Amino acid sequence: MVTRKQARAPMKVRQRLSPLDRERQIVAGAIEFFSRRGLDAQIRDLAKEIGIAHTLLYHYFPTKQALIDRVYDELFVGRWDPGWEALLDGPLPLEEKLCAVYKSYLAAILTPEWIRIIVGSGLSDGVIPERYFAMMRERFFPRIVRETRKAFAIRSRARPSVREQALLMGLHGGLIYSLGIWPHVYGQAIEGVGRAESLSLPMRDLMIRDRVQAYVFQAKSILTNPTPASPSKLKPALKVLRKAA
Amino acid sequence: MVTRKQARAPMKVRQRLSPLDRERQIVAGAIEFFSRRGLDAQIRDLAKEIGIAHTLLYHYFPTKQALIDRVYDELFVGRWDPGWEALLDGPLPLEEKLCAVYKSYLAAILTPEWIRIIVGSGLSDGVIPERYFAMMRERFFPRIVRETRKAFAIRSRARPSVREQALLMGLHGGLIYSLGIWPHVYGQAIEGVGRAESLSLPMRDLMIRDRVQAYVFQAKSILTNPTPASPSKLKPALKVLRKAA
DNA sequence: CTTCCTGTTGACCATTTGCTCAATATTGTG
DNA sequence: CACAATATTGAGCAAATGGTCAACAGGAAG
Repeated sequence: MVTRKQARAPMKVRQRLSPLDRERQIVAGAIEFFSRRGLDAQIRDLAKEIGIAHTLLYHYFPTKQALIDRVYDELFVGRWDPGWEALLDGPLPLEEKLCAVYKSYLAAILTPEWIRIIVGSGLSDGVIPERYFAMMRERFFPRIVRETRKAFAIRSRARPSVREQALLMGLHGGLIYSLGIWPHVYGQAIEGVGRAESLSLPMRDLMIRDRVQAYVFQAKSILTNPTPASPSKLKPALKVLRKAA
Repeated sequence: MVTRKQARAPMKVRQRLSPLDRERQIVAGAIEFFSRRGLDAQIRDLAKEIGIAHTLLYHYFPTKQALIDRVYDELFVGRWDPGWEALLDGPLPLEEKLCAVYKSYLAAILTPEWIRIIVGSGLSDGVIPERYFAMMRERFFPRIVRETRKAFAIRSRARPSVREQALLMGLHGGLIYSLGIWPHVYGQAIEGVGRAESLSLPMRDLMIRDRVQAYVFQAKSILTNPTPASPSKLKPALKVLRKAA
């Protein structure tokens, strides 16, 4: 029996790209793929999704780790915007400043790829969050603490107190959890909005404003009265607020 | 040449346990192991850590998935406390009620195992968060929304608005992120506190109080004035607050 | 002490996975 | 058109992995 070529096999055309284009295609594919399947997923599956032989990946990246490193650079270094620091250093009043910064910051990072990859790395070797939050601790958080103190005429240059850090984490975490982890890690929706979809832009802006206002509200209370909040303290404040509204 | 037994091999003693004890040992080991290495980790490594042959695992659990299911029951079903619902349904004033519930709730779930396993599952097949948050959506969140409305004399039984949900996520997310994800997923510390360690209990309670107060503060503003917060709205309120303090 | 029950194990299997390498096909250039 | 340069691929390897199975051994009963 003579073996014969399949007459009309799906004919995969071998397309030859310039090294630059191919590399870009691979990196883009890797970001999407690893974010969906985790950094432990098989290089062979990635190749299949891109539509190339898995060996070609090794032509462009010597090891799987090298490819992952490249993904890190693209996603975490590449999306960092020095404008955030400039905004924080700038002249806006505190509330406006924080709203503007978080609006821009969240617009840059609130994608399934960004969120899922940093969380995934945190669960495995932790290299990515380690490097990333070193950057945040150096360039981002201290500026917020400084500007917050400035807004309430606190002159201290001391390292942030535990309470100040907790306050900041409340702002930062509330936003990242609701807008990033809730949809992109847990796959949960805000009801009334499509699942795994983001909040509409105006809604997101509103939420940023809400959280920033809550932050400023508490910052005042903490910075101007460093004793622990007691259960009873809020009541009169609220009563006053109700009248003011 | 005569093959001979190693004269003094590390002599692993084969210990024979009752099926119940062995199963308990396996489940406990699996929780610790999977939380550290992820649900994709090898069953053989788990067995090695427990100190048994990997085949013994298959004697107690027919498949790896069966073991994982058991871990879910132990961790997520087993730690659910009906007392939370009772507390929310009870007579305390809103702020006290929320503080008490979150104090108890967080005490139950803020362990590396709980946090890392639910997040890890979210990144892979998502089965665990899917099931878990169905429970939260049914038993936990609606009660908070209801009690919050009640506190401000809102009689509506309508489904929570997007804004109400976002508000709730701000509270919930701020706490889970700061106290759970930040240390146990990202491995980051609150400075002044040991890395990967939790905040001291009084500090955690204080943070719960802070976040709950911020939530109540905003709930009032949102529920009694449903138009979007404008940038300028907070300023006078703050001024009044400052005077009141 | 012997015997049986069953908890426990090592050897084994098929598949998967990161990675290598010689062979092949495509494209630009003389 | 021919040919060199190189982008691309399939076959293959060693180690790892989920799972099976017959054989082994600890301990209670006789």
